[in-house]
Amino acid sequence: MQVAAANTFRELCAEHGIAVTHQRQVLYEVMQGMSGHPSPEEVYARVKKKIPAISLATVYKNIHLFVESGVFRKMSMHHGSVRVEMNSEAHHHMVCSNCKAITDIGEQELGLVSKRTRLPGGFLVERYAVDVIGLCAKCQ
Amino acid sequence: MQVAAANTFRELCAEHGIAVTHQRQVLYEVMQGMSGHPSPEEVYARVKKKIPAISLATVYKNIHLFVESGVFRKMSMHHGSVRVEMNSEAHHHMVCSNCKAITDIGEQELGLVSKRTRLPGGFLVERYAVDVIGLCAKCQ
DNA sequence: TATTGAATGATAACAATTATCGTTTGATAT
DNA sequence: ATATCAAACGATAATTGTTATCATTCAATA
Repeated sequence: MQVAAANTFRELCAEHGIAVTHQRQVLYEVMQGMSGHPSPEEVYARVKKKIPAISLATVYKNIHLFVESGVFRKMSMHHGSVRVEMNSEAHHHMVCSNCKAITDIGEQELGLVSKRTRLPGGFLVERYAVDVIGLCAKCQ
Repeated sequence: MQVAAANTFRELCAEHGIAVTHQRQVLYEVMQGMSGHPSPEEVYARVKKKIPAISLATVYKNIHLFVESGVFRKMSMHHGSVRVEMNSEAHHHMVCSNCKAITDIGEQELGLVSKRTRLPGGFLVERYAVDVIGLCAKCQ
C-alpha cells in the first residue's frame, strides 16, 4: 500500500518531469486524503504533522507546481485565497450567497452544459466551470 | 443630464437605504462610466481625478457597500483581486487559460443555461455564473 | 561516490485589503 | 436656518495571503 502509493507518485513525477522529494511525496499524499477545496494554510497544517520542519513556502511552491503540471486543479475561488480542487470527477459548484458555503454538484446532476467547443471570437473551449449562485437549504 | 444623474443616484440610495455623500456620488458615476471588470485600484485612480483627496479606504468601503446593497455585482475573479462587474446584461465569462484574459459572452450567445431553480440538497438557484475555460484566438 | 543544479527552510518583502481613530459631514429634529 | 449626532471620511497602521531571496541541503546523473 505504502509502496504502491510511493510507486504511483514516482510514476506521476516521471510523467510530469518533476523531481521526487520527500516533501512532495508527503504533500501529495496528504492532499489526496483531503476533500473539498483546501487552502494552502489547511494543507500546510496537515503536512506539518508529518514533517514538522516543512516551510509554508514549500507548500505554496509545490501546490503551484502540482497545479501547473496538471496533477491537481485550481478552482475559481469565491474564497479569499487560492483553493485546490480535490474532487477529480467532472462537477461544478453551488455557492450560497448568504453563508458562502461551496458545495460540489456533479455535471450530470446539473445537466446543462452544452457541448459547443468554439465560441464567438474564435475562443476554443476546454471546459466549463459553472458556479450556481443561490441559497443553500439552511439559509433559505 | 447632470441633475438627472444626481436624482437617479439619490433615488438609488433611497431605495437601498444608504446615505448620499459627494464621494459616493462621484464614485458611482465614475464606475458607471467604466467597462469590463475594474479593480478597486483602477476605480481609485479615476475617482482621484475628480476628488484628489479621496482615500483608497473610502473607495474600498463604498465598493463593498454598492456590492452588498446590490447596486453593482462582484464577479468571481480569476484576477488576483476583487473585481466589479460593469456589464449589466446577463452574460458569462470566457477565461483564457494561457494569457488569463477575460472576455464577456452574452447568455444567448452561450445558449446553455438550464432554467432549473431547485437543485439536489434543496439549493435554491438565483443565477448561474459560467466561466468558459479555454484558449482565446490569440493564444491558440 | 562525487558533482551539480534543483529543492528546501527561514524569513524578508510585497500586494491587497481591512481596521482604527480623530475629524468632518449629511440627515433629522428643532 | 441651526444644532445634534450617528455615519462617513481620510490618513495610516495592521493584517492577510502570497512571493522573493538566499544560504543550506538533497536528489539525480555521471
